[in-house]
Amino acid sequence: MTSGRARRPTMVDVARLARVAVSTVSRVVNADTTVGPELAERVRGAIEELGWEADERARHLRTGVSGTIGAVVGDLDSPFLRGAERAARSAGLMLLATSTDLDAALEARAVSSLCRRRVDGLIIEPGAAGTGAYLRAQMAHGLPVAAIDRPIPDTASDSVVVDNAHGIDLAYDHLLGRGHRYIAHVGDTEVLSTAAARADAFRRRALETEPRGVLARRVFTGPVTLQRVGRDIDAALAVRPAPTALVTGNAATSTCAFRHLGADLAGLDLVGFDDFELAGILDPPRTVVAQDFATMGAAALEMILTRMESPDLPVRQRVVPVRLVERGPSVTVGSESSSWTMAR
Amino acid sequence: MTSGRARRPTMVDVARLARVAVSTVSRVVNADTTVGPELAERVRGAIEELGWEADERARHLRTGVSGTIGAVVGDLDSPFLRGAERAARSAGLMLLATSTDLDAALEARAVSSLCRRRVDGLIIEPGAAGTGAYLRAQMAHGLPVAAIDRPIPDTASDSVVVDNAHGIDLAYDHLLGRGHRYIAHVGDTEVLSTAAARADAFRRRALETEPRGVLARRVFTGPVTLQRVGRDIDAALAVRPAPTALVTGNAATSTCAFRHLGADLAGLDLVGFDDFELAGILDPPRTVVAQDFATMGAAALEMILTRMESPDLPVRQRVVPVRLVERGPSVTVGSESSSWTMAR
DNA sequence: GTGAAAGCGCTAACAT
DNA sequence: ATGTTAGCGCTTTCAC
Repeated sequence: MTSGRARRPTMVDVARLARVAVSTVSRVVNADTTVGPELAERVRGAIEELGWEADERARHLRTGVSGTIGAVVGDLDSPFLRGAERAARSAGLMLLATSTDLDAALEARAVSSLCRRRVDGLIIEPGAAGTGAYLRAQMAHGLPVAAIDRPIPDTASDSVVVDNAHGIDLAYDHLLGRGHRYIAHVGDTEVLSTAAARADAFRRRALETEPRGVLARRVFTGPVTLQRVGRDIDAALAVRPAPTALVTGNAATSTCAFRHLGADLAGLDLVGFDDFELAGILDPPRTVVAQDFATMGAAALEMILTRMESPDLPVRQRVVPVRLVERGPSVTVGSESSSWTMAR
Repeated sequence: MTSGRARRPTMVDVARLARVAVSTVSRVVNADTTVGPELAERVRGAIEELGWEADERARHLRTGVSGTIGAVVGDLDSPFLRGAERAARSAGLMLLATSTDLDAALEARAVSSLCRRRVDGLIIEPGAAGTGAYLRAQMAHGLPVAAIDRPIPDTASDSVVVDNAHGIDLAYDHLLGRGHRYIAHVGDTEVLSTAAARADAFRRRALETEPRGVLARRVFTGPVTLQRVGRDIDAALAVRPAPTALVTGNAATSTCAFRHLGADLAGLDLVGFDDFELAGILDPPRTVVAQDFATMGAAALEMILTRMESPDLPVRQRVVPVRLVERGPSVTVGSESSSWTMAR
């Protein structure tokens, strides 16, 4: 038991101990069948004895890959990452995730960092400004890129998105079904194409029953801060005829609504994009439009894998369906029990 | 504008175009001051013209680092990652995060993957079983390891933890102050040392006023599933004298409690470990013991950096304070407005 | 079936 | 101040 800082053994050490050439060691660890059984055993013994583990940096450099998929997301708690990581792992890849706060400068730096590490593919949740030109250059070098949640502005890459318009339709129809006549929408900044699509879909529905002139006072979008969302909710409620229900554009917006008005939303009905953990226990329980984040993450990774082996495929867009998770007095409590699993 | 899959330029290409030696290119990109201004300019021009970007794999192989810190966490949404990533970025490092579901086999695989990539350091949120022996071998090779949230079983590594006992004291005292006499505890499985520490601290407090015999019916721990937590809450409430308040061991347990009993917890008072986004809007608003996750993540990374330059420092443990976030009818609403910022 | 040797794209001596 | 050269630890021809 030598203590202190021992040099890590290399393949050469293994070869020497096993009295074979390094190429033989390499063949053994790569399961090359042409190695004789006795040598293979000697090599395995030496590996065991030295506790040798391959240096992936060297392997990657030599083979021209990195065994890594880069993920560029707004925040490390981005729900897409779980599915992507799982899919990456089953493909023998690791996920190198970096967050950008959806800031253009950080995003550019993050993408460049990942490219310098020669990631084998890139999943990107694009911010508003976009890293378009640079990314296109990388794609020309053969980098598979999959946008997630929304396409990369001005860039033709694979992408996985949800059916935003359908989600709004589900929410809108649900509220109509509950008898609401005047409904308002509060969403994220329309610089994000997702938010824009949702707001637009809402406007289209509102026009079915309301005059065009009132639209600007039914739809409020902007950066999601408690202050701005609160102000816009107040503004929406001040409009006559007053809205009796709200459609929120994403989880963060819903949260702001609750924090601004309280858990009961002062009696307002609300259906939001994105499920949240306590939606079922609020009074009343809240119906939501749920995205399948796990599937989206996995789909993004799958698109990258596909493009790795078929680089010349036409650009694909995968639309993952959303679904309405109905909750409320009229719905049996049991129906929601599978929609959330406990993390730790 | 050549299209198709162009080979990425290398440093040799840059050198050739600039009519200098590769070492000169290397010096320029590494800001070596000894390069003459005219050559430096030629090199920069060539880099620009070719759109060359260094291959970090090669650089890392040569310099013996990886520019990467591994993070092994139970789930990718682990709140520690944000702080750790931020700190890593300002140190010029990237964070390679892998999730384990706190499963021993996955944890072992994850750690080994990261070691084969020769990460410069490892942050690990240890599962129950522990990867002790293997990790000790890696540490002998000089790998800086920082455990986060709880120490690695049987392994003397740096660690950053919270003051679990003090957190329980804060919760307990708060409830005593509100007039509660009988209080129960529901927590995570005591295989996790954090959960064990919290349960033990609770037992110590309960013993101040209750007979030892009743302890087993005041403290319930186990895996956090809605079913088990629900069952244990029911069991706790069936004990006479009946508890009028609950201390929950972590966010997941609190969530289960709400989902089992409803938002009002059937009138029960509750203080939980970990803040959660809607704690303030529930009726009544819920007081919590908040951990400073960002600080913990940053502290773990800082311990690694410290050990990188002073490998022989004695093992350190950093205890990050917890704080009671009081919420309730008697507290002005404004006081909580800074405790949650909106993500996205 | 096995070994010797040439790289992968960089950095760091060591020359000059 | 600049160039030449020997690696980092692997994989992969190419010989035998």
